[in-house]
Amino acid sequence: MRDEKGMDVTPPRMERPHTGRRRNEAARRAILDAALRLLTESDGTPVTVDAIARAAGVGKQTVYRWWPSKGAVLLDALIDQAGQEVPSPETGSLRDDLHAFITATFDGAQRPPSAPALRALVREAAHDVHLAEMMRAFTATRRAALQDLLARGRDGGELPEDADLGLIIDQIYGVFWYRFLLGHAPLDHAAADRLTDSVLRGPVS
Amino acid sequence: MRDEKGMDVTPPRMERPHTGRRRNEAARRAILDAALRLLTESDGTPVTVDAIARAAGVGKQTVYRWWPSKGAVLLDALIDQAGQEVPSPETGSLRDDLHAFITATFDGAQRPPSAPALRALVREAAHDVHLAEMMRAFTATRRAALQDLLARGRDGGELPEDADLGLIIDQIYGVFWYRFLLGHAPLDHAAADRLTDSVLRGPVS
DNA sequence: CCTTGACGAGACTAACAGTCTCGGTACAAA
DNA sequence: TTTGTACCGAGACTGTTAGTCTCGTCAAGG
Repeated sequence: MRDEKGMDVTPPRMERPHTGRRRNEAARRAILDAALRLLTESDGTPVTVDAIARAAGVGKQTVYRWWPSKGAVLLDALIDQAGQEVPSPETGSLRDDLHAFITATFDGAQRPPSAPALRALVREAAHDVHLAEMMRAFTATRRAALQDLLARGRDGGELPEDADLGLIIDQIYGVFWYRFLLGHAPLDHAAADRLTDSVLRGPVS
Repeated sequence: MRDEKGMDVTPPRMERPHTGRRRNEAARRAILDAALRLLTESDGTPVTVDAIARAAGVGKQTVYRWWPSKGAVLLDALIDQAGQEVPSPETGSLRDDLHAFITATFDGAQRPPSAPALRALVREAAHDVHLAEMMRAFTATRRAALQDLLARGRDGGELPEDADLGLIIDQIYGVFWYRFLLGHAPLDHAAADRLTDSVLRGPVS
């Protein structure tokens, strides 16, 4: 059994309320806070579970009792901090909705402490199948939101009937991740403006 | 001193030709071949240096005598196999040149044994600063080639004078890497067609 | 034939993920 | 109050891997 974040929240047993000591909420918070701090301060070297446990003043087993892997802790810490959803706006204009979506995406990833933590998380995901799958699921929900937004615009006649929405989505998230991970070009508001116009109208300025 | 691949080719000493036993060319080939084979057959688990050395019938120190890190061996093996350059075509039509470039890029990464090896290499680069820098340098040359192609088209009046070439490049390589690494959508010729038209003329079909 | 440096083999160190165990502690039911 | 259960911090332990070091050997030249 897993909650909306993919975390394990299976109760110890069905049909028996609970016996014994309860989960220490302070320890949970300390672990998430320590994980986020280490993720944020990571200078490229991987964040270790020992370091998280030590920084949280917690035994390593307490981490593994509540999370299935290191990646799960890191992802949970980042989601916890992100405050969740970027709302999908509905202004009635495809151009405005899309521009708001792209700007929010760029801003959300750009502002500290998200940026270094997210980069560190991607590095971890490269070697952690478990974490990679969780991130794939998380990003799929964002792609779906963008798909809805574009489909509304197409139905409203602001995009050709046979427009390739999947390609537009991949152009937007492709540019985002490519620039975010390589860091060779900015993800500022000017870039969001130009990307919005480019995917809707081509390279005309 | 490094050659065009970033490999260490520093001679042992200046001003002294060479004494002692020479480098075993057969061992070099065996290492590169073994590395490529393991990279190709990798099922997601990382390729280890011990495995490369064992498969090549070579001591591990022989690997580290000629390459600075595991990542360097893997990158060298892939470059060695790629046969190098995708030529930049010049048909006189921006659309045709760009389409050829994109198709060649998609095909080059797609056909085995490149695809699994390249994906494994990206995974390694996530934890290997040395390798990440080499890959950045390698991809920068491809971006530069694409930039030249687009600049020619712009100078020929096939793109607006103030078109954002950097954004077009990032849309192309962004879509490529995003789809290549996530694998949620194909990188076939149809996709190349649509991407070419999309970056040049917007979502009209 | 002697010096130099590459070679195969493999021991060794240092990290790190994840498991296991221990003595102790909170909580609730009996 | 007693007793059983599950969580707690601590840290030992296993297994894997990158990279280093050392050994005895082998080839190329002076």
